[in-house]
Amino acid sequence: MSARAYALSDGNSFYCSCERVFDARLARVPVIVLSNNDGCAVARTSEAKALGIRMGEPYFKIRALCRAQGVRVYSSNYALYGDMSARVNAVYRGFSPRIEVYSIDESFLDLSDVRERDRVPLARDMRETVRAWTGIPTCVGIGATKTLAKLANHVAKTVPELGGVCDLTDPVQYDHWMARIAPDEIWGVGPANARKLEALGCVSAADVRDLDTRAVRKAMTVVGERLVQELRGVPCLNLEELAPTRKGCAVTRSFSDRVEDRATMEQAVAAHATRLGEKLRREGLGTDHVTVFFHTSEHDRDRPQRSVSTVVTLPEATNDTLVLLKAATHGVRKVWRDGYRYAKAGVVTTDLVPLAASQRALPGFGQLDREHGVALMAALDACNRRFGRGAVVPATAGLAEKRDWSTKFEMRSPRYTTRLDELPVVAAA
DNA sequence: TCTGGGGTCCTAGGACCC
DNA sequence: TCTGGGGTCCTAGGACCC
Repeated sequence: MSARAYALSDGNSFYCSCERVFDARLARVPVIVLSNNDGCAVARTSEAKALGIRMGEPYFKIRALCRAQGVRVYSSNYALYGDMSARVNAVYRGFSPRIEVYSIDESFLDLSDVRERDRVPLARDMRETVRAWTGIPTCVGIGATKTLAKLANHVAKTVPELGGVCDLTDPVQYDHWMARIAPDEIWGVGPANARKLEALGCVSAADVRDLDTRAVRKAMTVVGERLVQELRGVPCLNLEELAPTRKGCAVTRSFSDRVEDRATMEQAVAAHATRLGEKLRREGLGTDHVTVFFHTSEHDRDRPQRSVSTVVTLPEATNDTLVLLKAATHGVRKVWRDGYRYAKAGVVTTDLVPLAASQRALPGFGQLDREHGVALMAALDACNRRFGRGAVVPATAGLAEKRDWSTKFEMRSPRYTTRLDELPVVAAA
């Protein structure tokens, strides 16, 4: 029985790489992808990073730079990125049957059964296969724990001489890099914990690893203690092959233009509630209460600020769009006040339950017509799957009307892989 | 003009119970 | 001098992740 080994593989500048797969002109030029509403830069190629564009930088601040330097700018195309992510994971599964899909561009693989000397060759083979079959460049980090695999991945990404693979289960590599990685590069160390570690005298990951267990627990609770153990090679985090059922679900959006009237706010919140229903139904979950919130923007200096949220309780758990929508718009009416420029709104649920096993209300005490509702929602979902999201919407709350508040996606590329009418066209001479 | 969205986990403190 | 103790549940807030 050998010690554990995990690999963390991730796509380099993943969203940008997805765009590059379908447009050869993007090779070797700076590319960035923006967040919702074309707000901030959330993915940058190395060429864009070299121009000084930082992660999360608001686009309006760098627009002039982008124009001057010929940066190619894209809105987020989640349909494309989600589909490319599934393809990349399909390749990973061929290299290790035990995999945890950690995020849209990162997966952990269990390599415990792979001999030590075979791990790096396997990682190199996997990189080349993913590149050949999907077009996505990746980096692979290997370590005795998930935290060490993350750290190895960071090294693989930042040290070009390693060729995209770093193995910290190799004791020589482990000693070399642990002494050279700053504490704030460790997975789970954010700005607050970085300050605490600095106060404890840590300048490297090795220093963090060698901290006294009680001291780190005192300063950073069990989270810090777990982190130190993981750095020592003692696994505290398991591979989560099956995604645990989610506990909450939210749909929140900033408005493209500020909202000042109740009708528009109701329309926006109704749209969010509709989306929430879709998400819950896809996972068979339901909720018996919906929180509605909306607030102004702190960037609107010299304007009155307001932030409200209200919980609307339902008689029993549901994921029926019509019920959620009615509850959400009721919430808006309950706490609406004129005279503010609202910047963002959302609907949030917590305490989700599997709908099929949930407690029913008594007949006559608010019990919903579930049989009818389930059939109706199934028909609605089927239509929207076939004809595109929003093809069929409830006629209430103005959902079919023009939306002035909608999120901006002004530079979105075609949904090459998920929409027949947006397939790339190839011309042969 | 323009500043993302969606999660998880942990702790502290208050309310409440017997 | 002495003024119960121990438990659960809930919420808000902080921190972190991608």
